[in-house]
Amino acid sequence: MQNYLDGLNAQQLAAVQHIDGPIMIVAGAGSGKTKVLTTRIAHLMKNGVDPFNILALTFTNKAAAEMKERVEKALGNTEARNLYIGTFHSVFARILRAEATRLGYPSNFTIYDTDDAKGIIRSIVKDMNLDDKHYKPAFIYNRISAAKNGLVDAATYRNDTHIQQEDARSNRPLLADIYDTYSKRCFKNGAMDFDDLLFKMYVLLTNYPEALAKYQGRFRYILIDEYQDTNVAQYAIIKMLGARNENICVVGDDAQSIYSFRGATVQNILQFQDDYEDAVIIKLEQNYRSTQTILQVANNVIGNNANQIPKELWTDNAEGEKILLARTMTDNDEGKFVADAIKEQQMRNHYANKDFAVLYRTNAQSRAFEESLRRLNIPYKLVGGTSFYQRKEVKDYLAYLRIIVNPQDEENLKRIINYPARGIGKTTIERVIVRADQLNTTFWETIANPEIDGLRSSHTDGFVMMINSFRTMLEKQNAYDVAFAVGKHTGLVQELYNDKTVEGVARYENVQELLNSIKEFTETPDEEGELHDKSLGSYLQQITLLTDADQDKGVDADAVKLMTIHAAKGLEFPCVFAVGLEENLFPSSMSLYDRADLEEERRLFYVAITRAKHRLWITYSNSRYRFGSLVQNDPSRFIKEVPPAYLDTTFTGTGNRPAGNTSSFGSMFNQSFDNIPSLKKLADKLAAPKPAAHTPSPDFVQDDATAMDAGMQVEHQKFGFGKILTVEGGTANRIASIDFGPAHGVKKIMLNFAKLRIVKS
DNA sequence: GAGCGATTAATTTTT
DNA sequence: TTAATCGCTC
Repeated sequence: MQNYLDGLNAQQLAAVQHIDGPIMIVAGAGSGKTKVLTTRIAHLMKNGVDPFNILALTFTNKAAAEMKERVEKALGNTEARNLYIGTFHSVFARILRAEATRLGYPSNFTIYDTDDAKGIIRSIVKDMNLDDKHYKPAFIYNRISAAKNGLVDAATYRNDTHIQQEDARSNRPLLADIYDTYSKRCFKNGAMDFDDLLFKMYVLLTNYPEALAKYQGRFRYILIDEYQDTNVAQYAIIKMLGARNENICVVGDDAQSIYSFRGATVQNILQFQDDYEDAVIIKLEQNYRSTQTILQVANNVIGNNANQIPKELWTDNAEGEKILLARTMTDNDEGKFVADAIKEQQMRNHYANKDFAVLYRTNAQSRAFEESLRRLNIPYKLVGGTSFYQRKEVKDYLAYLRIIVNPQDEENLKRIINYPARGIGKTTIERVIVRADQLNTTFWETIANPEIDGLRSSHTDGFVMMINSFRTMLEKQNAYDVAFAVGKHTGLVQELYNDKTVEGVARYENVQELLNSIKEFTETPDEEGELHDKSLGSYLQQITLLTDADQDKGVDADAVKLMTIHAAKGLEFPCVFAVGLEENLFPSSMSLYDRADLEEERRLFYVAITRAKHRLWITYSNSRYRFGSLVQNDPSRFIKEVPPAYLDTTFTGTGNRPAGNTSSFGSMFNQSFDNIPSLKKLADKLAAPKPAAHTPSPDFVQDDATAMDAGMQVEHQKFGFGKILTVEGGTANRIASIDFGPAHGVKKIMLNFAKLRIVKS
């Protein structure tokens, strides 16, 4: 085996070989950060540190998995399995599970995701007879989340004059009450939300010195990835855990801090030296990823931000291609431009599908790219977005599993007590809640305890018996066996199976997929030296902390990746498209009036740029659909921050140029595609109308679809002038055949969706 | 209590 | 445009 220290530059080597004492590694984009971290862990172990004493914290499960894999590789053995590597949330969840009883929680506590939490807040707001348009659940959730991440509990929140003034100013004086009720409700339900996993960990270490001592003794070497994204709670926890030995190694890049909306504070990285006076600071400034051009552009862009640790990234790599800037007319054109460009690059430079990434600001932007990629038969993979675990049918199923493990959990209990329908309606549920409150007990106790009378019925008794029968399975049977029984005996699977609509079939498949994943869980050997706990409780504990990005099914597949820039952090691709560079979108309209917010958007742009190894495209569109109506945006201010010398502006033509049809390769593909009639039909269905050389009249206004009829002359935004031949279909779904002349021929247009102007009726 | 149609609200980013 | 909630009817 090659020496694991080979191939490190001087700074990297210094960082790796530093063993004891605090160290901060300021690692610019593409400077080999993960390599340093993993090599450092290997080095610690080679120097006699017990892997059992090493804790490495990351932000994503993916990063944790990668780190573990690379350490194993560097070591060439399986010693790494005793390492404690994981996300903040999953590591703390595991510790809290072991220590739960100290804090009064069941060890099988439920973890609420954001939707669960918002649901509870919504019901509290309702109970308090407040207007949920003013007391918006999402807003309140963020407020509570921010409080917890700042280590402010409900009581402190109420007594903090500054916070109270703020809430009074926004006319939401009852937020403190809501926070208080919310916390109590979660506690009563035996549940923690994401922020509790940090907050309660802090409480545990603060209030229970023996717990603190135990984990300080265990974690003698602590490594933190993406330190710039830590919040106050994480900071405090790390500080406490590391206080005994101060063997803390943090790695981060202030220029890539993009999570302040979630409470992260760059302050943590900026003040590391103040916290640890003898801290060693090492800067990694050589970039191994990108071309000179890409790096210069990135440096220039980030230079517009005021607050940062001074550093200058440089590279030995080739100068590379210019950055390609492209302007299109619509969002669909943008999608098409990108798909065409990918096809063209594949032909010219033999890139594989997986060499491309399309990075956007918001998930909602993915659609146009999906359509155009599908149209050109380019495989793609959507990373992130609505999580599998957020789908209704999956949540329903999981709700059953959760209350079996933790029947205290009222929210999940209410969710499925009458699904599938079993005659326990709103009225019954209301009564039970009232009764439970009177008796100061839980919902479950109220229906399950035979001593409590007057509310139970054959319906509730049947339900309780069923749940209890599952509960008896918990000890002896693994997660899959229980889950399977649930699907069978609740009628859940049958219910979905009976639904033969397209959506119904998809739901059924999703539930099958869920069962498969549970099965996979029970059959995968445990890592990290943990006991072989294949129980349902163990499964549920980790499932909430997983996101789609972590499922990594097909992540390695040869497909173009579509994702938000946030999701792309830490990744790299030979070819990157940074799309939607428009004011109000990127930078987001939410961030335009605050300097700090704007700088965060700029860092986000910096992250997008620095994902690229060889080639980078920046695209923007004149107009795009939002809420189904067309909006116009100016080009993003960030575009002006790219020095013109590095830009290829061939595709930004002014005015009328049909921006979508930009490459000869692109149109060639369309033609060959169109020659296959069956495929063309499919493509027409899937894709938006192709852009063509028609420029809409300056006074183009979309006319009311119901006014259209046969014989009229109309103008289409893309196809130009035409004559309506026939109109078929009912009022809701009228389809017109319109002759657009030799250039486009006869098109069938759905009047509901088409943008048509009546020229002559 | 269940099912259907109508109204409305939402789009920033995620563990 | 879509998803989710509301309210009405059976």
